[in-house]
Amino acid sequence: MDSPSSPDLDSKVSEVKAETQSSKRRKVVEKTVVRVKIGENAGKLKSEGPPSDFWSWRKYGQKPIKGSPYPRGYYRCSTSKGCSAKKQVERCRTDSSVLVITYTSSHNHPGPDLLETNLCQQQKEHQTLSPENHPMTPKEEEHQPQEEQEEEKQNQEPTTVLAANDEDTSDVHNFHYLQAPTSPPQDILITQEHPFIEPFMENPEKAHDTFGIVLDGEPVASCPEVMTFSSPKSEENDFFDELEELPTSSAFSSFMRSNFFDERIPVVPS
DNA sequence: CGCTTTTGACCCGCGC
DNA sequence: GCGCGGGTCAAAAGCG
Repeated sequence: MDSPSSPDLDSKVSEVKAETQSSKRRKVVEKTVVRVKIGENAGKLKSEGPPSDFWSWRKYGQKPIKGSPYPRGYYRCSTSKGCSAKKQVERCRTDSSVLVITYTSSHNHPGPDLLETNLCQQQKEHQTLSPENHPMTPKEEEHQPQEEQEEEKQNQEPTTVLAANDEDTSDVHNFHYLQAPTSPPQDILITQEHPFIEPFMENPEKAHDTFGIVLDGEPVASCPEVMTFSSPKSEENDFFDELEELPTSSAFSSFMRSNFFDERIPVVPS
């Protein structure tokens, strides 16, 4: 373990980036599926503790899902009024200890300062690499995911899949181990997948600018800023213990970054 | 007082 | 055309 601060927790985040069309009126929206392995805490979590990034989410609905003993919660970003970011939180029916968070759309706003700070830091370090520092686009609903940086990732980091026996898992292509400096009591597994891997091959550099920082093995460790906003371990435990929306966990920072990454995705209007 | 959560109803798309 | 399932909206209640 490289993470000097996460000795008691192995965070495995599985993020599946998929371009799916909601059965609803939404045509093709970018969906990012994040699998969070909440091992022992699974029982402690009152519900599917959505590993919120640094945004505020407001629950606007919950529905029982066919075939799943667990209901699915629908959250909407309350950080900004005009933000169309949404996320669905549900438990893996096969693994109650695995949370499946599906992010739909992206935030059209920068978010909390912590976030900005963090982002700023990243940009500083890679500003030269990413000419397109646009924070995000106001209409990511029509975005077409084309981030395959993961591909190279998987090459260098063959990771283990823990919750890869799910229904959607079939789509999962890559897995990455995320190690948080302040290890939250959850095992987070991020998997990224692209159903439609297009020839959009982004610049590898850009990929590095986004995910690279996070999943390159030394995620937050190299980002002092991240550590800065990482609350004491004991507190984090409490966070997870009683809630799921407290934006202050390094592990979440990964999520956060994932989101960043999402938002920074250059819109490709096919 | 304002915001978030909860719950039921309604609407829409898809499959049969 | 009908039924099913999923997603969203709206009203009410609770909490800070």
